[in-house]
Amino acid sequence: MSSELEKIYDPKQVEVDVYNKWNQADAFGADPADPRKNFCMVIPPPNVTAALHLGHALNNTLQDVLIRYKRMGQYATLWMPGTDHAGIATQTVVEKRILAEEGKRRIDFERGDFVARIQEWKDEYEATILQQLQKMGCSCDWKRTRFTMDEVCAKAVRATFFKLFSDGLIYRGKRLVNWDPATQTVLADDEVEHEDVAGHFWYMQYPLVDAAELDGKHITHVTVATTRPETMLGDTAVAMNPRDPRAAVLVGRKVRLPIVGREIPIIADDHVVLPDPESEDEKAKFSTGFLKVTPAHDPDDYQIGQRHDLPMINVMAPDGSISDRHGWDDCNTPEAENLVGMDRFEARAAIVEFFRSENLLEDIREYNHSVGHSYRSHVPIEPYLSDQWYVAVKKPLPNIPDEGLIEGTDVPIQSLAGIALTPLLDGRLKFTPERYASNYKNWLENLRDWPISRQLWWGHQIPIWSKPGKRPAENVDGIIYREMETDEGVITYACVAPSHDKLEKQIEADGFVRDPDVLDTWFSSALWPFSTLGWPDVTPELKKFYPGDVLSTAREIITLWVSRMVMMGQYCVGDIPFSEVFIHAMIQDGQGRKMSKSLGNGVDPLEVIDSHGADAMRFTLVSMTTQTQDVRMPLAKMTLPDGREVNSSPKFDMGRNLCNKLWNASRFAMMNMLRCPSWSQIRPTENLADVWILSRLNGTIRDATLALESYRFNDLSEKLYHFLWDDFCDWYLEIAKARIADGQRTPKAIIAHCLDTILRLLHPIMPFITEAIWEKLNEIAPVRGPGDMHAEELLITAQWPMADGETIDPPAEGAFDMLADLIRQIRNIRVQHNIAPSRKINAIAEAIEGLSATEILVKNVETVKALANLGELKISYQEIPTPDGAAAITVGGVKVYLLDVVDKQAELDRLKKQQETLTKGIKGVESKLANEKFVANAPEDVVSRERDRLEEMQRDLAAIEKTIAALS
RNA sequence: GGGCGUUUAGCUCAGUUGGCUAGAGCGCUUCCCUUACAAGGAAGAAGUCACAGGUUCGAGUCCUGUAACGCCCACCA
Repeated sequence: MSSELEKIYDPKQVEVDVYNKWNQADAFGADPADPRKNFCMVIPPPNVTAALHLGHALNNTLQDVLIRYKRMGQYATLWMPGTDHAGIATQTVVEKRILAEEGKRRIDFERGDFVARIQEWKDEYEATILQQLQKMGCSCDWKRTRFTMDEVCAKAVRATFFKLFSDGLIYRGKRLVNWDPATQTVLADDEVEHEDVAGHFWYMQYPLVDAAELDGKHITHVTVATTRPETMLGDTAVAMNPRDPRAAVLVGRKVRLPIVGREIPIIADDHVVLPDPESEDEKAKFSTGFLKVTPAHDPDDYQIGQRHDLPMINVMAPDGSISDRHGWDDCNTPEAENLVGMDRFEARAAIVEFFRSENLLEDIREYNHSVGHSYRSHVPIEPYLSDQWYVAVKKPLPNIPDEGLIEGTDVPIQSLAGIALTPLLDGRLKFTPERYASNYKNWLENLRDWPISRQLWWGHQIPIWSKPGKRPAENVDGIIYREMETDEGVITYACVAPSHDKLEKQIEADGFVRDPDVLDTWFSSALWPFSTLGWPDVTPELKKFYPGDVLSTAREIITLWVSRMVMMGQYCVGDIPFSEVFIHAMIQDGQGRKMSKSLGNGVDPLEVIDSHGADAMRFTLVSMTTQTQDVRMPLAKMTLPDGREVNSSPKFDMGRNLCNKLWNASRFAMMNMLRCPSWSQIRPTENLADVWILSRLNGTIRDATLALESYRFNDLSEKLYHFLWDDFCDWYLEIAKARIADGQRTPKAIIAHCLDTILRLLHPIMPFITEAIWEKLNEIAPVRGPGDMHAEELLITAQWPMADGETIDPPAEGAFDMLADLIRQIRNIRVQHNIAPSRKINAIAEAIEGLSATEILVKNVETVKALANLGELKISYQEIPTPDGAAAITVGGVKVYLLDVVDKQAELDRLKKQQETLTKGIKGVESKLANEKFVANAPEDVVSRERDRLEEMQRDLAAIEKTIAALS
């Protein structure tokens, strides 16, 4: 590489070179033997379903900013990378693709072959994802890359499952799943599409077994309203609200279920909506006050069934037809037998017809409601009862003294839910922004047992084997047996510990069959913070880097993922996996819609990197990270140099422009590094611009560090942007140009030092460009700061700067602001009076002895001359008559006349406008100060600031009015 | 239904314990290819801080209510 920077910043080559350089230096590598304080983050493992989108780019940029900041803060850092197998989601995308491309369904494959096909997909996308992360500049320790289904993670899954099983926290229970009768598969909730359907409410009468007297009326039946008459075959109760006036008489009685003849109780349950024909509430409007309860075919009814210990009668076969072979054992009447084998919709019609013919159909009303449909077959899904494995989350942990309940909840302190909740309550776990803590808390407080089995092929197969009959008599190390009473009699379940392949073979030879189901994908992600470190083995990594520090993620998985990581970290390792959770905003498109493939409004990070560069993308993303929950990214089509038309956003221009600015400022700086003095040779300097820029520099270090520590990312980017662009480039470098031309060497050293610090401060956000410039700067000015030390070779591991409070100088900043104000006003006059930019004009200042403005001006005549393009700037301590053709400026009580600018009218207009503004301002402040209560109640510094302001405005106004008088 | 967020310049957004003469980037207007940068420089214009009340010496900021938009969760006999 040459030692001069190219004229235009080209991210492409720089990004590749710099990334290679970091890799060669193993700059991302984490060393468990590193004695320094540790800082660890785990990446939220992206799903291997698809390539990364802009939301990933955002989250991973933020994590990279944090890890780079900590790395420069000289922590022993680890950022653990990896991907998630994402059970249902991945299996579904692969199934879809195979169906579309080959017309084959999953059941056309052997399990192993199908899993191999998913594995291929996973390999492809995992590679893509990791490459994307690297292109973005992520500084993960890649050699530690994990996958939630790799051997290391699988061992942790097995160990956790075994521990839970041993502790009696895993049990077999019934659960209603979303069943697709057409494809005969289970669907996840998000695979169910809700469609509005024009349906009916059928009002059906159920005769009372014994007639009742109610308000003097003879009652022979109750009327239930239902949208699904066919499920009545499985009814096991009729429920009514206990507050219903009729409840006192009717609850406890029985009705005889038509068709089936089953006697079922009338029970009281709060869930039932009281009837109210006038109500806005649809349910109340249609309700009769009596609800048929079918626990096996409706989620709500299932809950009611649980509460009242009702039998669950499944009346359907997996294909959705009426069946007496799946749990319905009182199908004895001819009417009922007649229905067996009918499709559920045929049965609906037949049942309605039966009620009609028996005069039991009281009414039919039209009703539009939403019905869940399978996203695959588009038929209505059937809530279907099945056996599943559960984790008991509120059961007290065994072998631990009972500590009671968490206050105000039914959560035992020593339960899985409890140990996830306590760290939040005692302050060990913190959310930023804080409001998200309540999400976490509410969810855990109302947590229900966690169903962990999934009827899928892609995932961790459940390590349980079963066999009908009683358990073997003798205990075997590595196996836990448990007998359970089921519909089919006693079954023995055996859970096998990890790394006992022999045992597995043995029990299989003995007739035990492994459960075909796999674990919920969140089961393995819950272990991510420690499975990746080798747990259950006590590895050096686990000892050094667990517990970790920060988790950065999106709000939608606070419950599913974050809470479970805390729960499992506490349960398995005995500590929380991180102490801070940062929740970032969701990126939406310009219309506030979620970015998605189907809407075609997604932005591909790699395309942004192609068009703007990775640093530019990162800077823009960081600057958009405010504490709000959504952030909009207006989209624009863009054509890349290679002709691709891609989605992009003008927002990225900001980042790109800043890169360019930094690049060029660095070029300029380095062009002027010849004979650059060392730091000790130039300090202290008394030049106002020097003092000012060093004050601003240190203020910026302080602000940037604070912003990082408090996750105020937009603040961080804004402060750095402002310092680099406005303070350093627009002001300091412009002033330095003239001074350097004048032979001064001090600005060179200050430029070198500022650039050094700017690179350090910007590095976490824009790692590539800063590292590239750093290399050049090291060649040209290796010594450039306090202590006259050689700068570190690599920026990525260089020291994060410390703010020097002594250098922060508010009076100097005030003085400089005044000077800048004067310069701006002169430039303004030049524009308003149409003075050619090249024309130098002369000026004379009417200074007043003792005024601070006078002193500032006198000391900085050369600066003003250079930046305002003045020929001469004379200082007069005597009052001077307003010169003919002059324009006047007043700043801090000092009047400056710009000579021979002629245009009298323009000058009068300008002055009158200023007069107006000042008069208004003075009036405002005067009335404020005239208010006794203000003077009495406001803090002293606020009052005195107002007084100073008034005085200054009055002085300036007087001067302006004098000039106006002289001109007119 | 429960929880939460947003509403500030034409657009996208800042504005941390009330002190604001309300800021930034883009866009807009005028001038400038000045030897770091036209992806640039200089100077500007642009806002009843959604609405209505209240607290306060003082409200974009705190409280109450209203409206619109949006997100998450649950549910829909």
